[in-house]
Amino acid sequence: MAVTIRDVARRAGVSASTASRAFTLSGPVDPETLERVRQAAEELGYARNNWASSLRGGSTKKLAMIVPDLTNPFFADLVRGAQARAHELGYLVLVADTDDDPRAESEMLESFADRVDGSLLCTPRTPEDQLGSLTSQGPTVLLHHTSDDVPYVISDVAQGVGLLVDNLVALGHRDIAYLDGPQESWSAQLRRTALDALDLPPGVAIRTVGQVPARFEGGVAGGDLVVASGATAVLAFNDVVALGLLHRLAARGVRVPGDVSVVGFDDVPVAAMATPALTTVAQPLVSSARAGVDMLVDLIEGRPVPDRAVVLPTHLVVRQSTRAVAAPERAA
Amino acid sequence: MAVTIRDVARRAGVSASTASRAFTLSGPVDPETLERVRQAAEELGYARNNWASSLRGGSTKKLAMIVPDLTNPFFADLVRGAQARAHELGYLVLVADTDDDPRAESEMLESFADRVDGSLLCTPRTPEDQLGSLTSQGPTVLLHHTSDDVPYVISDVAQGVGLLVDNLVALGHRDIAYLDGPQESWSAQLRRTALDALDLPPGVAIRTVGQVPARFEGGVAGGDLVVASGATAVLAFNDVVALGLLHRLAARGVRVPGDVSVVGFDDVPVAAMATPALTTVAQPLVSSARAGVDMLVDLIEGRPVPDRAVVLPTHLVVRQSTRAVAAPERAA
DNA sequence: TTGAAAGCGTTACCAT
DNA sequence: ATGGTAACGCTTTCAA
Repeated sequence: MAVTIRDVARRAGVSASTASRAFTLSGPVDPETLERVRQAAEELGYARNNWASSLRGGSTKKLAMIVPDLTNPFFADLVRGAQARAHELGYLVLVADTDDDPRAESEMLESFADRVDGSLLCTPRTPEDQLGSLTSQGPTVLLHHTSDDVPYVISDVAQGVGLLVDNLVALGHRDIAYLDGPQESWSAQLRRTALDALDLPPGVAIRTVGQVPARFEGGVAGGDLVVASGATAVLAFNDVVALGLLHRLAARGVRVPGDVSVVGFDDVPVAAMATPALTTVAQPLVSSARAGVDMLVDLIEGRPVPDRAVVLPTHLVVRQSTRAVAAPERAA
Repeated sequence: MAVTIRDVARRAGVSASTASRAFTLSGPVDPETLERVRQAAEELGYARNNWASSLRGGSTKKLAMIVPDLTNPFFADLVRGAQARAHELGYLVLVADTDDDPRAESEMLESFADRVDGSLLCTPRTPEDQLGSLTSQGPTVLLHHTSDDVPYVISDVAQGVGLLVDNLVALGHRDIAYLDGPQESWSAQLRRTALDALDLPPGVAIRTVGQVPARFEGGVAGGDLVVASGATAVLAFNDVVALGLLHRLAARGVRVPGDVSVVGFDDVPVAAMATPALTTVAQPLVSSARAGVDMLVDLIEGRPVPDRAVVLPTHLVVRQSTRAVAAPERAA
């Protein structure tokens, strides 16, 4: 049996209540007593059982985090960031992988209900209007998802898209293909909106050449569309799609970046390992998770939340998959 | 406040004890009563608070799982598999990412001590003699790590290496280079042992051409060693190293598989996305995690454990990075 | 500043 | 088969 707070109390010559106060600092306690209790705890190797404490006290010091797929480095990074920050704040993160099943989200959240102080939701698949049922379970923060009602942390996708396009334009590209992701995907919608809103210099055009699944195979399929388009540069929906693109272009003898420049989005770890390495935009995953935890804990502990919508900047990562084209205008 | 077992009991017209029994089936309960309790629970939307139950009953129905890096798809897969299986068995898996810091392992394990029924350890970095301190905390199963004392589940690396080499030999390769991983790495040692133990046909040789870090950069550096060796095929320490190799070979104008065949190990998701796609050996990650959970739960629940060492077979995944060479012998 | 006592939600034990 | 009671480890009144 583990050493309990009563063991510590006995050894320190105080009551359990005092010992409890000494640990939680939830009431007055003589500095000297406090030291004695700490000593005793140290000597006994006492570790507070925070599952027992949550029984009486309101707070559990636990957060739930729902992700669709831990295998996806995007979410793995978020989990890491969240766990690290939560640990610093004295919270434990319970991770649940829904295996890409939106129905599992509410189920898992329910099983956590009243056992956690709040939840971090990364649920790209769930439409906003269905979010309500998830949010009602207590303090909630959305990660990389927006909502009018629920606070969220997100990265500035529009700015990232701008970074990418600016770079291509600066390299002299005039005819840029966009290989789009799934129609219903929320991130795809974001990308489209961002592209539409872009203020392109005269003579520069971005054409959507197709819509493909957000997977490697999607990129492979898209390769032929891109070749047919004759564009000098392609903006892929994301890095994984770009990888498929690279694969198909190589198979067709199209050189990258010799014949066509390719850029992705996300900066997944493999982007750097592709041949050629992929120019892309990195999303601040770890810091967004940290910001999400901060926000959630503020919410939980009743502190005012500066703003309910945090938008973090992305940054450009230039690698070998892009290169300058001869600018005809200069010659003229 | 959540609905408690007493609320359910009251509505069903029974005592809390009976209701408890109805849920846990830990004692006699009239079928009709049971149905009534179930009804009441249903109507009230009752969810058992298993953190409160673990307080009285000995078992917590929770497992700890320690991984060095969630971002690594290898571990992400293990976590997924473990969570899925644990869920089926009514257990919750608490995941802790040590961020590759071996010291964090014992720290996190300690913080879980007495709050979980057992632990699943995936700690490739920790030498076996230091495992003792981790194991003393209660039922423990090692994942992809061996030990004389602690039960473990592992995949048959030697058999996997054999698969790879057999395939290369079958393709007519006689001169095979091995690009080794870090000296001290446990998996590298396994690979070396397996290679040494191999029964090669006459005329076939495997030469270690270098030792590199188990990262993309390691593969890049190894590329030049491989080219210098003149071998017709390379066995890379793992897929990530193979990816680096691919990158460097492409940069040097060496065609894969035209000039040299490349094989990796692990079948990480990106192996399929490389250009050319990588021939490799897949480790049964999800099933090993499931087997680990089964074993741990058997241990916890006092059932006899069939064998304390489970070794799962790997399987070969042939992709485009390998091809047959002309076999001079045939011409002769 | 401290301690006694009650209670958090659940289950084990023992009596009925 | 069922219910009462105590207990799990801790926190929180409240009185001293």
